[in-house]
Amino acid sequence: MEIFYKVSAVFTQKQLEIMKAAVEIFADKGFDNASVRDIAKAADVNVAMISYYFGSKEKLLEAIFTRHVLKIREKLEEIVFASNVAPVDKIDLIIDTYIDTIAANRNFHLLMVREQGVMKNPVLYEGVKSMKLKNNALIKSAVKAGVKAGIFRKNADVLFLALTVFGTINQAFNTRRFLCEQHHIDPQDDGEFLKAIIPKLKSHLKALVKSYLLVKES
Amino acid sequence: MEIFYKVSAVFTQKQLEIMKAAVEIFADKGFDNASVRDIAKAADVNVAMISYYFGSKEKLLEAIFTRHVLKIREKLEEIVFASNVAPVDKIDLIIDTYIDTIAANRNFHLLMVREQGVMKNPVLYEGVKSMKLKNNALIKSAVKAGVKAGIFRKNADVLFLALTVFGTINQAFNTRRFLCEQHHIDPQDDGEFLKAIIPKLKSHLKALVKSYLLVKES
DNA sequence: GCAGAAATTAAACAAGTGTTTGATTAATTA
DNA sequence: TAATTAATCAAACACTTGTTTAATTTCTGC
Repeated sequence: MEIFYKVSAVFTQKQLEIMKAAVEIFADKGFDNASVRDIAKAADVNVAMISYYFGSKEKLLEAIFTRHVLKIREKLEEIVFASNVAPVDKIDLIIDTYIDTIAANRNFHLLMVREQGVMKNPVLYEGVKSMKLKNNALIKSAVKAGVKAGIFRKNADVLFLALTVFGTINQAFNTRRFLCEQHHIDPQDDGEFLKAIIPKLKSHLKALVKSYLLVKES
Repeated sequence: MEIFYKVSAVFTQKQLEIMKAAVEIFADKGFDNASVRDIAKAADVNVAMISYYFGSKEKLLEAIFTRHVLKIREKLEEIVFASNVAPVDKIDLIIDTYIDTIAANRNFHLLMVREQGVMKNPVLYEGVKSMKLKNNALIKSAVKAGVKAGIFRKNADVLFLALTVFGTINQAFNTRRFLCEQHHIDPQDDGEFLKAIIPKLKSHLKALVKSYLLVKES
């Protein structure tokens, strides 16, 4: 049984501008350490506009989560409808889509990873949970198809496999500075980071997951 | 060339008590959202004692990092001195030691994972970095031994393999609540979580890493 | 038991927080 | 164009924050 987080969420242009500035500052400083005055300045609006448009700083965060969870879930739907691909290619497709989607929303993702450990707000928690359930279901169906085709191992722990996929991706984005240093890349240069790390991350994860899933022929 | 974070760090009993209370509250609420009054109350001391003993809230955090980084690095040294074990068993040993050490320091670890994405304090960053370098060197030497013995693949990307190992472990502890729900465990029950999740996490990670490293015999 | 140091305390401090107010301007509608 | 609604603003609000002060208690060495 699936849980849908929020059916619709319509935002005005101004709200979207504030949300865009906010997600950047939240990702940079963390939610608690980012002041509404910081956000207002970055979005070039008066401080009062945040309460005016969203009700509170907390509700602004909720709005950001609502929007991104919906956006990302939509993106994931594409995978579901890619039906007639071989199980091995589906694994590749899933990993590519995940990494590209997370890279495209990396500020939000950073914020989410950071906050999920201490999340007490039920709106945020349920939003993230719905995403995770979707992710797990997606990976499970791909693994099942491979098992049915007789090429994937039967005893794979899908829940922990998902843990590894997202854990690896999260770790890559969360320890970006360290990763850049090890690759002699300027941590500030966003384009350079994506160009150098993303392909490596993709091929590593694909090789790892497939060497785990594919049954050994002796 | 190795970088040592701090040579010595001696703390009084009172300081240790405050640090113990602080690490729990930091892990629960996050550093920014935890007030010195919260910590003082939990440690059953006056608020002023935090400044008196540590200088500031920030320096208290530094003290916590210093202490734990040293503690964990000591634990990792044990692996280095376990020389005459087979490469495959060394991988198992590394994974077991990592998970046990992180589980034993899970509050600190939660705090570290949460803060590392937005870390600007050089003392904290360098501490974490020294740990990561140690970890990577450890995994690298284990993989190299396996390659030399002709049982591990030559083209393994050790940096990304380490990313996966720690990413998976971090994800397990950071999404503890979700993981507990999926396993029908009470998230509050610490003992139950460790008993149910840790063994699964260990065996999953071992199976995963080894199926990746071991060369396929066709 | 007394002098000096260390530890502890309640209170005060200045700075920053999220939010609200009430007035002013801009946009929309009739 | 006049009336009504929406948007914007600077200022004020109440509150919490980390830190310091200055007085007091507790401990320590002689």
